[in-house]
Parts: sequence; C-alpha cells; structure tokens
Amino acid sequence: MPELPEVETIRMGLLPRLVGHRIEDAHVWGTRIARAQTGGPSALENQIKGRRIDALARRGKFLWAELDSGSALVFHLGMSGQLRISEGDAVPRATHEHARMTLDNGQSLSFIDQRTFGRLEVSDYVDTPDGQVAGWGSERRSIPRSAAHIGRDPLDDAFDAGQVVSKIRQSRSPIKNLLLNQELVSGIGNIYADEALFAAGIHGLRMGKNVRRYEVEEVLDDVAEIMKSAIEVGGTSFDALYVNADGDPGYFSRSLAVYGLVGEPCVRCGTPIERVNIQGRSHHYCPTCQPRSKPGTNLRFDRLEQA
DNA sequence: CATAGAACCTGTATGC
DNA sequence: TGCATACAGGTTCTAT
Repeated sequence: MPELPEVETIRMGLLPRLVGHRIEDAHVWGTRIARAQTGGPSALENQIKGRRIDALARRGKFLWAELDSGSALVFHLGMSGQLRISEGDAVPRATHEHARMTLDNGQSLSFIDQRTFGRLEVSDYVDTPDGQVAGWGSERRSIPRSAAHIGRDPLDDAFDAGQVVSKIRQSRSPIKNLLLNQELVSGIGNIYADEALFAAGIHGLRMGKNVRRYEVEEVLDDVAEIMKSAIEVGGTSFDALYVNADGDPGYFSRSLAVYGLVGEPCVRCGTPIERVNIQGRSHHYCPTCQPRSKPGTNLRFDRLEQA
C-alpha cells in the first residue's frame, strides 16, 4: 500500500525518535514477516537488541535503519505495513502487531501489518555501483544487500532519467507495468503511476517502445512532481491502513485526478474516468486525455491537442 | 533473455 | 442472514 511519499512521510516522522537512540529490547512475534531473515525471528531479535541507530534511510519503498553493528535493519511495508511510535512498552499488543522495539528514550516502535506482505530483515551492505550515496537519509556509498536490486527513485539526486527512458523504450510491456517495475525505477506504485500517466496524457496500456521519448521524459518528470506534492501533505490515505508514525492520515487523496475515481468526470475534459485491468492491477484513466495510440497517429487526439 | 501469471495474506464491499 | 466473488497503496517466484 505505501508508495514512496507514504514511506518518506513515515521516515520523517521516525527520524527524531530513532536516530541516535539505542534499541534496548526487541520482540519479533511474526514468523512470516521475518521470512527473509536467516535464522528467523529470534535471529532478528538478537541482531538488533542493544544496537544504536545511526541513520534512517530510504530508497524507493525500502526503508532501513543503519545500526552501529555495521548492518542495516531493513523494512518493507508491503501492502498494509505500518510503523508506529508509542510511549513506553506497556501498551498491549495490537491486532496484527508482529514486532516491537523499545528504545532508550522510553518510546516503542511497532511493526503492524494486516496482510503480512511486509518484512523485516537485518542485512549487510554492498557498494552502490555508481559510487553515490544509497538514498535519502544515508551518507553511505553502500546500500543494504536486500535493497540493492532496485533502481534509484525519481526523487534521488543520482536518478538517471535518460537511462530509464531508454530502457522503457526498449520494452514491449505496457508502460504502466514498466513504471511499476522497481528494478527500472523504484518508489512508484499503483496510485502515482496512474496519476502521472494521466498528467502526461499517456494510456497505461501503450507498449514502452511505442511511447515517444518526450512522453516518457514527461511522465517521469510528472511522477516526481506529484510525489513531492504528496509528501508535503503527508501522503495518500483512503482509510486507516495508511497512517504515519503517529497514527495520522495523509491528505493527498484530495488531489487525485483518476485513481479510484471510476465514473467521475475527468478534471480536464469531463469524460467519465474508466478502469481497465493491466496484468492483475487496475489502471484508472481518462479515455479522451489518454488515447491508446501514439501522438501523430490518431486524428481525434491531434484535434484535441490543437484545440 | 523478456514477459505473463500465480502466489503470498487478511479484510471489506457488493451482489445474489 | 448467509455465501460467493471481486478487489485492495506490493513483491517475488514460476512458467513459457
């Protein structure tokens, strides 16, 4: 569920509570959320207990705490994961609470996840191939091994848009899927992919190689701008499943143009928004503003552009 | 290799 | 009211 803006909102909320503090105790109840951890929940507990958190960093939807042991505690929230701060350790275990850490400042950090697609893992580091810092909040030129397979996100200073554009234009997959492919460009999920495709006037089913270079550049610019705006208002909440570290929702849903708005009039032209399934995920789009064909090959679209 | 589809979970909304 | 189906902010494994 959380995409880059939501994960970044959580990171900012956690920053002053975690960085510089020591994890005094840790409990990992969930087996499934520790599935990537060699040795399972108990190994996870042992490797974080007593460690100080030196930094809290993010690339795409991956978040990690840099520990004084020389390893990283990596979080991925999946579809329904939450990281919540509470006062003290006396609070009873919440529904779907799979892990809790108590800190030397008297606060607790809980990992709560209804669907358990999220995970926790202690990982070592590998050098970044480009020699740049790993992502926001990190000063290291190395990234946790378990997050090293994803590409840089559009808000990263070292994001190479030209390379992403080239790769997208070599693929026969629908552009919507390419935007969701975290190895190509990370941080984009179903909401922001659809919003950016609408902003750029591109139908999500168009094959990557059939999208013009300037259009791909446009959609990458748009997704970065939309994500920045979303971060400013704390991300997108539809319900209690996404909240920040203090349990508060974000307000970007008020700014959405297409996501979840099937049947509503397009904000640009009034045509009802439609939805189509693209490889198992819903794609929301305006059939008028986002034609299926390339610019220059569709008379109706060209007339609209000239108007 | 690139691409498509299934699998992994729990909960809610909708229709019959 | 019960039951069946569809769908949900994601990733990863398997099959072609």
